[in-house]
Amino acid sequence: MKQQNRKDDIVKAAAKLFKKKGYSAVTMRDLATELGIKAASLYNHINSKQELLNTIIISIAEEFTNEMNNIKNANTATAQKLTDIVDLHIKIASENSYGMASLNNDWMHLDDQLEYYLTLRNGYEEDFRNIIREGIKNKEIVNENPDIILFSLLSTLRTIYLWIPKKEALDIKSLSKSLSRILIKGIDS
Amino acid sequence: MKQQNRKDDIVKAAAKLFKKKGYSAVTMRDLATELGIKAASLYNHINSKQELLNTIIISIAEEFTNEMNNIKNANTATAQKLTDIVDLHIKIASENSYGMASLNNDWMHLDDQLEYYLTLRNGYEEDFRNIIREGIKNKEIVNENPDIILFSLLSTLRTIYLWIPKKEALDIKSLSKSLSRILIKGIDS
DNA sequence: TTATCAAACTAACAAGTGTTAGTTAAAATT
DNA sequence: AATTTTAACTAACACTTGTTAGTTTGATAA
Repeated sequence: MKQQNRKDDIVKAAAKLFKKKGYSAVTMRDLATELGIKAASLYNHINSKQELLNTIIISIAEEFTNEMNNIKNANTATAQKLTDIVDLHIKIASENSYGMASLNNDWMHLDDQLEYYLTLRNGYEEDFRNIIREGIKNKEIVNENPDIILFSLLSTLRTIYLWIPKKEALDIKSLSKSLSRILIKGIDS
Repeated sequence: MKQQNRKDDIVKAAAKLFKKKGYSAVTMRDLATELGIKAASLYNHINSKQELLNTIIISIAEEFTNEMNNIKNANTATAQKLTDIVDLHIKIASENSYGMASLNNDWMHLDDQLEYYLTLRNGYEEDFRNIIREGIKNKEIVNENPDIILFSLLSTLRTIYLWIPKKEALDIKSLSKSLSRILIKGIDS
């Protein structure tokens, strides 16, 4: 294990800045300043700015894909799968709030890995859609357009990272419970 | 009315490119190319790149604020206010899908107008929160944390612009109906 | 002690950035 | 017909960008 620690520092700092200003607006000099070094020094540890974005986004995308595989293959009811998905999003958003910002907002600035990323994303959405379809079929889910349901759920789940840091008071477990209830049971009483 | 038409063309083209790549990644040469002219020619009509972002974002933010004032002051039940808000977001997202992208993703690149924008946004969220609180108080809405309800609703509503262009098949009216039902009544059956 | 190595540095480059100045050609107005 | 206006142009600017080359420093290993 050579300079893995320092590289991790850089990736983490990059993700933090990318969340704040977006990939394109962050310069290598910004990033270096954040770490207390000069821009050129970064290149002792990384190969390019692009590599930073790739690392940040692809690792999260693969995590989503892997966990979704577990969820969809589990022998559980649709309702359970849905709360598992909510928990998955909450977990990743709380552990990697910075990375989620890049995933959501800067994926289009991937180059080599763009196609691979889109494959992962499409696969994830398709798995999610199938779970919803299954739920509609066996009457666990209301008979609305699956695309609208998917869009509504994913919009909220993908944006959790924006809200978690603000609500430190709110522990993960009760957030998970509340959010699952709101998304599934609605908000009317 | 001098060169208003041409300026509108530029603002519109800018919003389109900003949606695709984000404010920072769009160069004035990109924008000029999109319009079939040279970068310097843009400055016959606009004062700066920054002005484009200001124009795009502030006009939408003010529209949200104005409409929210109508909704909150109307003498209607909470349920009606909520569907009015859903319709407002659908309307703006469908009329100005490009601008919504800047509002969501590039507001932090505002300079002069950043503070004003944040005032508008905070006001909007506070009004929304109060409507939810009111609904909880008179038992129209389930007694969950109003911040979580607000976050969940707003996440979906703010992201509508990403999905509307794909779903041309889906007319606005039925989208409005489905989405209101899903957000308020939930998805279980 | 000497050699190695991680990790910083200075200096520089080629390309790209937003923007200004001054000019031109055609259309609209007088 | 003469003048003004609109909207494009070329050329250039000062600055910023990601990145490379080569060097220095201090700690660790031989």
